[in-house]
Amino acid sequence: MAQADTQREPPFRGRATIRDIADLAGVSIATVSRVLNDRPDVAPETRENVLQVVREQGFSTNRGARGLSSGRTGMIGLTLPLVADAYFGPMLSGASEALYERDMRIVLAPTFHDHDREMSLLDRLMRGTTDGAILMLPEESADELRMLQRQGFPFVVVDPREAPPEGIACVAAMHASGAKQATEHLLELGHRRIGAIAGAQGWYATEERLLGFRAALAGAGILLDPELIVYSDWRIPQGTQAAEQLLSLPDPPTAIFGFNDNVAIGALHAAHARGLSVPDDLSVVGFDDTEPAKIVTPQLTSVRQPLAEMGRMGVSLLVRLIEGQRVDALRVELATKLVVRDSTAPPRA
Amino acid sequence: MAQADTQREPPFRGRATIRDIADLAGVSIATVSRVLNDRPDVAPETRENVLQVVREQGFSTNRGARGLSSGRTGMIGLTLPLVADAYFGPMLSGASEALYERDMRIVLAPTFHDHDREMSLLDRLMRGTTDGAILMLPEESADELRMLQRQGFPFVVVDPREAPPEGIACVAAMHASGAKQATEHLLELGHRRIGAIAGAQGWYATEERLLGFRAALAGAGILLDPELIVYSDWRIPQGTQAAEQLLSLPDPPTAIFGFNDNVAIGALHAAHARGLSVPDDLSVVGFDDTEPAKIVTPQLTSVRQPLAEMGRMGVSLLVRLIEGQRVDALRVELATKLVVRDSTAPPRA
DNA sequence: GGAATTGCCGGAAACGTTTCCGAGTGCTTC
DNA sequence: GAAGCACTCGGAAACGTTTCCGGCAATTCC
Repeated sequence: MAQADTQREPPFRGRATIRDIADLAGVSIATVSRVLNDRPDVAPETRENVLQVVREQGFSTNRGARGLSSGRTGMIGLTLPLVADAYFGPMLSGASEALYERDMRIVLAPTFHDHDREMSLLDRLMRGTTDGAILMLPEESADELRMLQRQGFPFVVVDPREAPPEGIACVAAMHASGAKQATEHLLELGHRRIGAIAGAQGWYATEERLLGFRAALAGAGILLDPELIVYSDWRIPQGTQAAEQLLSLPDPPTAIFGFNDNVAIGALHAAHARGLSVPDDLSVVGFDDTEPAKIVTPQLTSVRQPLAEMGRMGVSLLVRLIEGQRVDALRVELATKLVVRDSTAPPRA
Repeated sequence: MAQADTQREPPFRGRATIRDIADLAGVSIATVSRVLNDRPDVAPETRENVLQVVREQGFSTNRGARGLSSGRTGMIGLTLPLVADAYFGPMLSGASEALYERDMRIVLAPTFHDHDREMSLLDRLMRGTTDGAILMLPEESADELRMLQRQGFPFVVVDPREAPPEGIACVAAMHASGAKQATEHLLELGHRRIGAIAGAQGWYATEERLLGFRAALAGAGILLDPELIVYSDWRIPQGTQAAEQLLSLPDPPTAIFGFNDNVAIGALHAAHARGLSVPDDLSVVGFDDTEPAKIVTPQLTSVRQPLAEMGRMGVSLLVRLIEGQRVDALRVELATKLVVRDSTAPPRA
């Protein structure tokens, strides 16, 4: 049916342009442009006629040309450290879905953790090609971000690495609240000595989650043993290593709170290697609730971050920014929620 | 240093254009264009002078305009079913890396498995915006692909769903060989009753892997019990279900070969639920060797598919297609290789 | 019944590039 | 010493849109 015979002449070489459509429909290109963009000032009959020809010819407007002419390309740039990742994947997915609904497209720019100038280089390249950008876990400092902003390029940062600077659109998760929930869950189960495998030092997520962890402990009247906190690089091997360090303590913890799923899974491996049973001998909680949390055995209790929703929300903010609408809430925080699975239980008596 | 003072006037409103650069450098825009595109016919001195101004102004050429004028946008479209996925992630990653090296960009178009027209709609939209496309596991039939090709749009399919049609650029993995290796590994360990959790029926990958599976069995003089093959939708829950079915057989298999990691992990779960120990009571092999294979306990023996390399190779083919170079090998198959981990062992005596 | 308004539409100038064509140098060559 | 060539460069026409501005009809208003 897509191949239905074209009623009118099927002429012109190559791809149809707005000019061809105009000729075929017997109107001017201005009119065609108007119907294509749902502008007023077109008679219903004319509009329908043009649309008919458009359908027949399978025409779609050249976005490059539109971008040149109107200044709006309908594409937005998206940078992130990694694309093949259980954490960034859902964010990207959420963003691309939201963009798709708006008939916009994503120009992907993975930075592969090239701290130096990768990022600034990338979005420099992007200007003129995109209408704005979403920066996921940007490498850039607050100063650099502010500079970008001063140049009038619309962007929003999703999941900031540092504390998000004032006046920059930003979506994050409620780290502290999530960490508090997780810790309280462990507390309620009866754990008193709880180890934490934190993330990288200085990161916003690390600091905030530490805050929540401490708050919960304080609420239970427990004072924190500094030995029970060890930092990591967020990755599995360091999680394993950190857990080993924790479990080698003279008075080892009965539960471990990993600041993301990776390090929690690392802890699972460490326990397994020691012949410790989870959750009987050791409880483990993760953070993020990424896909791996569900496939690991035992399934991991974890704090759910609405990753896809963060991507969508980023798009939502960005679009409003681009359209010049006033955005009242430049900074949005999405709720986190503990998901209890099989890796947590009361401590052994 | 990126902020070094601009020696010359820092004029013009907004973003610098090639016109501004030309004025600043005291040459014509044609000359600027030539140096920007590394064309000959520019005096070394002039070239250096222009480059200097370009650097000072942080100029980068407007890709939209370039696309309009030259017909080459430097962007390529990439469609895939899912972006947040352990299987497609690495492919996407490899492709984006390869594109980055060529100073090209990816326009992402996830189809979210919308079989109907999503795809055709998407790349229709892409024309005029992109120079070509990479189709990962396309929903489209061979006929539709051929039609696309006839329209002169360069594209390559990576990981075809059906047997790849003649004359279409395509990169795949050596499914049969990998499946044969996996099965032989099990046979060498002494297994004689081996169950298979196949993928979706009719898929290229499924059929090819079945071929390898059968070949290995035949090589060992074992004739296949049809009960030992059950199809799935490639996903974990159906893997679990299929494994349960297999393990409930009067004479259950001592090893299970999952046609991807998902269903193998599903089998792991089923074994765990039955109190069966892997690999002591049951050996399990997966396929793809995605990230989850490494984090699951026990770590999964799996057939490695060079996912990222497939993405890169796709780009390589596509670029040659776009540049109109003759590509001799339109169809490339990448080797697979068994990675032995902890989920396989000799059967219990 | 003329003037003002409204509804539709076309002409044409942008938008920022690339590229073809030709022109001006300064050298070689016979 | 004129002709030819190689090397550089600039002018200008595209590329496919959007959008401003103005024009013509048909309607409405006093």
